[in-house]
Amino acid sequence: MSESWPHNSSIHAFKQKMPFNQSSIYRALFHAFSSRIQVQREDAAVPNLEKILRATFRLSGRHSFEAMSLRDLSRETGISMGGLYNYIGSKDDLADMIESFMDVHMANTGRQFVNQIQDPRSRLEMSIRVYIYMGEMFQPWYQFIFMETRSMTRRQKEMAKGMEIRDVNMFREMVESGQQQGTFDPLIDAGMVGSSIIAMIQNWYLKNWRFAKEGVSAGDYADFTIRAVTKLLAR
Amino acid sequence: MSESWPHNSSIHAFKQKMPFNQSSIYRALFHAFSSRIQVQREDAAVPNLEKILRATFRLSGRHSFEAMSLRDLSRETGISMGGLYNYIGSKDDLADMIESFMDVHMANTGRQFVNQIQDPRSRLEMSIRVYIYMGEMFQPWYQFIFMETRSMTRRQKEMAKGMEIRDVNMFREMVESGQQQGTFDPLIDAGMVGSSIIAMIQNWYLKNWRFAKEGVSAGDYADFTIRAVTKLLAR
DNA sequence: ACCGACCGAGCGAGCGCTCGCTATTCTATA
DNA sequence: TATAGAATAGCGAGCGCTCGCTCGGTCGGT
Repeated sequence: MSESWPHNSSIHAFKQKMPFNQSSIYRALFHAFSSRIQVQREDAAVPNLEKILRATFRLSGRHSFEAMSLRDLSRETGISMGGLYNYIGSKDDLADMIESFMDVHMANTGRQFVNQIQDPRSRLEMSIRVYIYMGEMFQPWYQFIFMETRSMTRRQKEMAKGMEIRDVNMFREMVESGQQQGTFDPLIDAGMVGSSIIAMIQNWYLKNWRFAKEGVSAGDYADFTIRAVTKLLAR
Repeated sequence: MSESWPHNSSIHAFKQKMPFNQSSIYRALFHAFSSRIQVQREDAAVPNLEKILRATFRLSGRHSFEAMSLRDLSRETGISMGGLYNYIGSKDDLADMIESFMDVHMANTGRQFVNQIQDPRSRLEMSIRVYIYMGEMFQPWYQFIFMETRSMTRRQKEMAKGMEIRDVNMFREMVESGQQQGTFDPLIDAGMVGSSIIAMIQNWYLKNWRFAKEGVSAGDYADFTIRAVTKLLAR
């Protein structure tokens, strides 16, 4: 267990290498949006942002973002209506912060884990694992994007679709490069494989209630998914 | 093309065997809920129910069911506020009609297509195809259940979870019976396979915008999914 | 004494839903 | 077959309420 990622492929080892975790992400969020946020004192802003976002995920998960009123959010955070508006420009703006942060920071972070790996098979397998582990760590964030963006403005919907298309294409290209190299079966449709991998990753963070009930961990799920993709692509 | 389902496995052949289709389903819906619906004349009720449900799917898809107001629905259907309330008891009741109908009628219909088949492999493959084709035919219904039930009452949420668990278990049992018979690899976790098949089926009706853009048909998608599952379960 | 952070009553708009009413269709009798 | 009366279907302004959001004011640290 003293080995480190990527040789140790556990989620514990993975978390050591992440630039931020479930707690420190709120500090990163504050710096990313400090120009939009009226409160400038970091020691006041970061704990309140954490309260606001955690409550947003909790209340959105219970019903939906649209069904969550700012009075609910005020009650849940202990911050007054006026206080909330020192952190957000509008209710839409709160959703936009979540989505934009994921779009810029999360996507790049995931890619950095694999962009120095050359071998297509290792690259593909590690990408699947990294995406599942990120889905585990930031489950409320990913679920929020999946479930809520479609109710939002056209711009926000397009952003979410763009993220998904980028991810599907990333996996498609990995499959194609493995096919060109002769490692993978060239008769399999690489686009369909990419799409299916995304479906499996989304399945992890959307159906966590079912996996928790059956005692399946993120590591188990990653192992299974990698195995299924490997068998599918075997020559 | 003169062959019929199941020897002809096209969605066209499948539709011939379905007890109702995208249009006639509203008549079935009317009879299923005629005790709750105040309007008793079928020739008046069925077209209005069709208008109401089609508009509900359209408006819910554009934003969400919660974001859809009954004034929106009134405008979209051309039926007045009072008129709508001759068909539904409340806004919640409208969602409940959709969910309850799917729970009872759709699930049984799907099962009837395969319950006389003995061979585990054929049974599994045909089930996957039937579920994908049903997802294609009734895409708005399935998408509605997936996206909207979580915002509803506890009862409605539990109903949706129950439907999903039943489906996962159905596929799990098919895999297990193939493993006991020696057809499938006994080392693969049957529950995980069931869960993944459901994820693939849901992926079809949730991401139809992406498949339409790439020209992938329901038949193509079923072929791919069956092939992936076959490879995964091969000894 | 000042200033940035926080508070919460109050605004107009829009919500789900109701109810007194009209319009349409069916039924019974001539 | 024509028509009066009953029954059913459809209408929409208005009710009580909650929504997102504002703004004049309070508070505590420097």
